Amino acid sequence: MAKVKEELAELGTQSLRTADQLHSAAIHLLRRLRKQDLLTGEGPARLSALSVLVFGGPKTLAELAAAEQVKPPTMSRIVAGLARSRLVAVSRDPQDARRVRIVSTPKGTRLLQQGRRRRIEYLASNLERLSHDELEELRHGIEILEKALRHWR
Amino acid sequence: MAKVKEELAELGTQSLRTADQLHSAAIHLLRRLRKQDLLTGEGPARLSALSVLVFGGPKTLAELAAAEQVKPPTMSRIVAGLARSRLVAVSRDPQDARRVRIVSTPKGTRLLQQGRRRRIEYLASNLERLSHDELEELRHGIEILEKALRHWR
DNA sequence: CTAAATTAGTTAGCATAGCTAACTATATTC
DNA sequence: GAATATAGTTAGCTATGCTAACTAATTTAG
Repeated sequence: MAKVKEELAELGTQSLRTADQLHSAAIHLLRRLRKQDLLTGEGPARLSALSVLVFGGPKTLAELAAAEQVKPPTMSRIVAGLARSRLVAVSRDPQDARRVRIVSTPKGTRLLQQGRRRRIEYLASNLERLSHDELEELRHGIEILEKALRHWR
Repeated sequence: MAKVKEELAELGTQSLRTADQLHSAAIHLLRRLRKQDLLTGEGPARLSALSVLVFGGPKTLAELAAAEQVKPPTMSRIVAGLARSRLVAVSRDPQDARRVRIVSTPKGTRLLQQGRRRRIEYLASNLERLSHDELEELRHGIEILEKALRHWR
């Protein structure tokens, strides 16, 4: 009985620590990756949106905004930036002229994949001190996080 | 021999996927947590800097900038914002009047801990679908990530 | 002991990225 | 056909990142 109580308290403390760790680790990781991503000449929001287009295919603006958890005006500006750099092409939907269809251009796909390679090389060089097992456990942890993000409310 | 080659290729593919997953998961997690953190009335950069002060004690501006991996002008502005809200107190170093000593005020410490509680409750409510084992594995993955961040180059 | 060089921080100015409110243009409904 | 609803855009605010150029204080050279 006392043991159950202790475990509950322990779990609470762990969740608290886990939340803090997750927040802090995510912030510091992104600060470092951002420096690499800047070498592509585009900011993180643009690269993330482009990634959705490259891996998920064409999207309307509202779909893209929802995927990126951002409001339409914000996505409108992100897409405008990508279009100015010719990384995406924007066309009207013939069925409904209010909608726009946003597609990655070959240039956009190429840039994303180059950035991805650069990021991987950078990350890999920093993860290589980890043992094969640790890398596997990290990957496993990320998958659990992804699952939690998918079922977020 | 061929098997070793396959394993290397496999490792490369895994690193690539791991890097992408990590990037994407970090971005999407922070977008969600940001909404909670905004309820404190302060942005993520300020909260993160405040957290360093609360858990790491007083710091000079340069120390804080290094801890947060940003340039001094950026940290200068973050501290100015925190000081305006009376969340930190700034004083000159008597030994070296160029340096400033930045400390969390009781109000700052309180706000951080309230935000932390809110974030934990939010995270916990979203992580509660995970099994106890999954939560433990997630925590383990984060610790590996933290280790990698500590040894970053 | 002053003059030059270095160091710590700030200020100014630019870009990205988030938001809400208010607008335009197109579709839908009554 | 007029009112309403929906998809995006524009305008304007805040926060956060940067570099370049500045001020003030300390340290070092001569």
